Amino acid sequence: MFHVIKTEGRARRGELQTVHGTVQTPAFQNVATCGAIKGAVSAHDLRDLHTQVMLCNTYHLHVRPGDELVHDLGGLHKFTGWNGPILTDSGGFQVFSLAGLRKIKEEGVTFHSHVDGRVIFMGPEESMRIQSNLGSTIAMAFDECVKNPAEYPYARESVERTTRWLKRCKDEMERLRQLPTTINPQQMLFGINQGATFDDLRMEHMKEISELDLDGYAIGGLAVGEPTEVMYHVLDVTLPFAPQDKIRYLMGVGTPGNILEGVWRGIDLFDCVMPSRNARHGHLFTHDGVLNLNNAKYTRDELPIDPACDCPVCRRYSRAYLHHLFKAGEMLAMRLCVIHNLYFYNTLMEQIRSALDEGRYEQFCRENAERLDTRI
RNA sequence: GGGAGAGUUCCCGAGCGGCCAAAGGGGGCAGACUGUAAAUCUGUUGUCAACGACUUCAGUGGUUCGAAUCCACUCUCUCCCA
Repeated sequence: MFHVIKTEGRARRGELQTVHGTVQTPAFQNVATCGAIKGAVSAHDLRDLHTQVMLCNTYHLHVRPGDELVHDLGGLHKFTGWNGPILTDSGGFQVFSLAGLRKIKEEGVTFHSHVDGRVIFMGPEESMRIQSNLGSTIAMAFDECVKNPAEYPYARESVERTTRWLKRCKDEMERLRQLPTTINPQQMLFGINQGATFDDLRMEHMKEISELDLDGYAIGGLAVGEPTEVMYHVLDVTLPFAPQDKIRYLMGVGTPGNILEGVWRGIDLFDCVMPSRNARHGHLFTHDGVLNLNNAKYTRDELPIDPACDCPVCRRYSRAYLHHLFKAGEMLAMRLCVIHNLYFYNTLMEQIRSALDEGRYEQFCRENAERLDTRI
C-alpha cells in the first residue's frame, strides 16, 4: 500500500495507494473537520487546488450530523462529494483540547458535547465504529494526546493506555471490516505515537506499536506548545524506530518551515488548520514569507497576494481588493484567502516532491525553511 | 411667537460635584492562531521631554478647595403648540 520511491538522507519520496486513489508523498492533508473546509471552500473547489487528501473529524461528525446518518447516506465520500482519499481523525485530540469537559478512564473518555452539552462516551471501539460508519479511507487510532510539558508519571501512564487502546482499535477495526454493512472493507488504520517530550517514552512507544503491523504510523502530541526545536528533537529520536516501509504522519503540523524540516527528518504526511484558519484571519503564506492583509500598508497594493503564485486568486485579485474585502467583512475575503493558502501548501508539497525526485531537497530545505515562516 | 428637550473624546453612547483622559459598543491600528468549541481571541486607540505633566466633554463667564457634571447668558439642533 505504501512504498518509498526515493530517499535523500532521511527524507522520503513515496506513494500511498488507497481505494480512493494514490497519494503522492510527502503530502499535506486539507482539514475539513465537519466535512467542509471552513471558509466556504467546497469539495469541487479542492480539485482545482491540487488537494490530495481531505481530513475530517470523528468526534465532530459523530456529534453532528451523526455517523449513522452518514452511513445511511452512503458514507463520507458520497455525503461530501469528495471522492479522493479521506482521513478521519479519531477524536483523540478532542480529549486533549476539550479538557475540562472530560473524564478519562481505561474503557474510554466521557466528554460533554461542545454543541449541546450532552454526555458522550468514546473509547477505542466507539471511535472505530464511528469511523467505519463514516467510511473514510484511513481511520486514526483513538489515542490520548498529552499536554506539554506533562508530568513524567502521567505521561507514561497515558502512553501505556494509548498502546492498550491501539490494540483494541486494531481488533475492532478487523471485526468491522468483515461486516456486510461496512462501507469501506479496505479501511486503513494508522497508529499514533505519544510520549510528550520524553525521549525514552517516545522511543519505547514507537518500538512497541511498530510491531502491530498497522497501515501507517503517526506522531501525535507535538506542536502543542513546546519549542520548535524540541519537536524536531522528538522526531529525530523517534522516527528511527518507525517501520521504514510504512507511511509516517506528523499530526497537526504545521508552518511551511515545520513541514520542510519534518520532511527532512523522514515525515511523509501532514495536516494542519493553519493555512485555512490563518487565511480566514487575513494571514497569507507566500514564497517570500507570511503577510497580514489587514495591515494598512496593503490599502493601495496592486500586487497579488504572492507574485510567484499562479492560484486562481493570485491570477485575478490584488492585495488592495482583498484588504478591502476584509475591512468590509465580506465573506469572499475568507473564501479567496483560504483558496490561496491551501493552494500554497498543496503546491509547496509538489515543490518538495520535485526537489526529492531531483535529489536537491537538502538545498531546497535550507533555502526555504526559515524564510517561508518569516513575517513580511 | 410660546413650550419641552439635547449638545461628551474618530462615530454612537454612558457619566450628572472629587475614585474621569472619561464605561460600553463601533471604527482605526497592531498582535496571536500548528490532529479547528476559532468568520475567533488579545492588546491598543487625546497630547507630550510619558510611573509625571498638559489640553479635552458646544462657547463665554461664574459658584466651589475641586466642574463633563451646578448657575447665567450665547450659539446650534430636535420635538410639541400657534
